Amino acid sequence: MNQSMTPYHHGDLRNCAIIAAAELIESIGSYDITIAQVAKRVGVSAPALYRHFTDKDALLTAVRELTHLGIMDYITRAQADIEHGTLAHLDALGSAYLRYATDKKAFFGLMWEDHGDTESRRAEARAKRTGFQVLHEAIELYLKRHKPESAGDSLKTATLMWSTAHGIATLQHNRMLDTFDEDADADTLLRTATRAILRSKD
Amino acid sequence: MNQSMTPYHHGDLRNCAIIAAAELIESIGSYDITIAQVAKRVGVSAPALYRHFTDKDALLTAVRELTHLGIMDYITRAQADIEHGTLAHLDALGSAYLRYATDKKAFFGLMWEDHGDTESRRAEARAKRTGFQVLHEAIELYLKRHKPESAGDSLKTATLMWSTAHGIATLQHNRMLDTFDEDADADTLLRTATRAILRSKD
DNA sequence: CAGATATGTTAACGGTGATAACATTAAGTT
DNA sequence: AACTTAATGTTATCACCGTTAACATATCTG
Repeated sequence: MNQSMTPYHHGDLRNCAIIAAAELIESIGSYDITIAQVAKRVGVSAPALYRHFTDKDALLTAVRELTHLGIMDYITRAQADIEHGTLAHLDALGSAYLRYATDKKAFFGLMWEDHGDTESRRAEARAKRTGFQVLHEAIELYLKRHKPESAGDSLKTATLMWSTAHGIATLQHNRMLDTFDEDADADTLLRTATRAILRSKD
Repeated sequence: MNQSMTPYHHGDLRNCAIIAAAELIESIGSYDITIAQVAKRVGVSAPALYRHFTDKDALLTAVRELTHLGIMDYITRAQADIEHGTLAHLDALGSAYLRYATDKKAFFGLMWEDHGDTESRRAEARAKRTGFQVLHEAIELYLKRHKPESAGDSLKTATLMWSTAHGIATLQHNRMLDTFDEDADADTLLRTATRAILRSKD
């Protein structure tokens, strides 16, 4: 190695680029970043990144995997001290989803942005243990305990609760949720919806 | 006017540019369009558009107003032959929303894209008669007829139903809705949610 | 030690949003 | 009708972007 302090080869450029991109996204609050910005942050020339990512989308896709870890972290933390399968558990899961959407605004947006790679994203979502699966299991438990006769609907119920949480989160993300009702509160709305959906089987 | 068939001044460039942009968006199925593409379509140089729009966002904002007209058209058509304030009416409104999201995919995406101009968008949404207001009135009517004691919650209920419809529409828009439940159907989910929300006041 | 391979570099290309400087037409004033 | 002015086009140009090509250097393998 020469007198230069930075070696010619970076050593872990791929991972560092992903992290740098994520940091950049977080710091500017938007996933509208630039290859050059990421390269500069890592201290490398822009084309160097193309040795590790086929294009910009591939880099953003890698960052998106981090966002899934991030939301799972929120979820794991939220249900840490709560008995699973209770109504409080479902509230905590929904609340974590909403909180991630507002806390990590740019990541939440990136997460669901349509990058055309829908198939790979769907496959990935199914393969890993995702937030949805946690929700599904919680609902399954709840229904078995409180409404055994409709436990078979747990998948549909989970999809519906996900949709509702996602809608509330998305509208709040776009600052549209309180457009018509100034007092609209994301958490309150979701709790109302959760109870309505769970009670609808009576 | 010379022998040239096209006059130097266009005459209605602003409106034509908006329409051209909308057509372009529809034809390529994405709102990721270019000033140059729009200009070419209208038969004008790219910088000419900057006489009528401060920047690209301003043009897209103008197109977004068209999308609001478009969804109102879907809604108006959907409720034409239906008695207002009935459950069927609410189903029709929700269905129209979902149909617009899938029929006019690119417009639906543009409609809710965060362009930073949130304040103007909120103000605009409140000023005009929007889909939300139609929904709100329908719910108000329904509640007065079927549950007069909870008619005061009509605004909250409307916000919640909007959120749910929006969540389902958005997930379907990203092709994520049937990721976990292959048989998930947007309309069915929304009808289930609608009934759950309306019954929750019993 | 000698390729071969992996991973960096700078140079360059086409396309993008946007501005500047200039040209032409339309509108208003007398 | 003629002159002035404002509106609305044009081409030339800029900085920046994603990406590729051509080349340089470090590491790996036999």
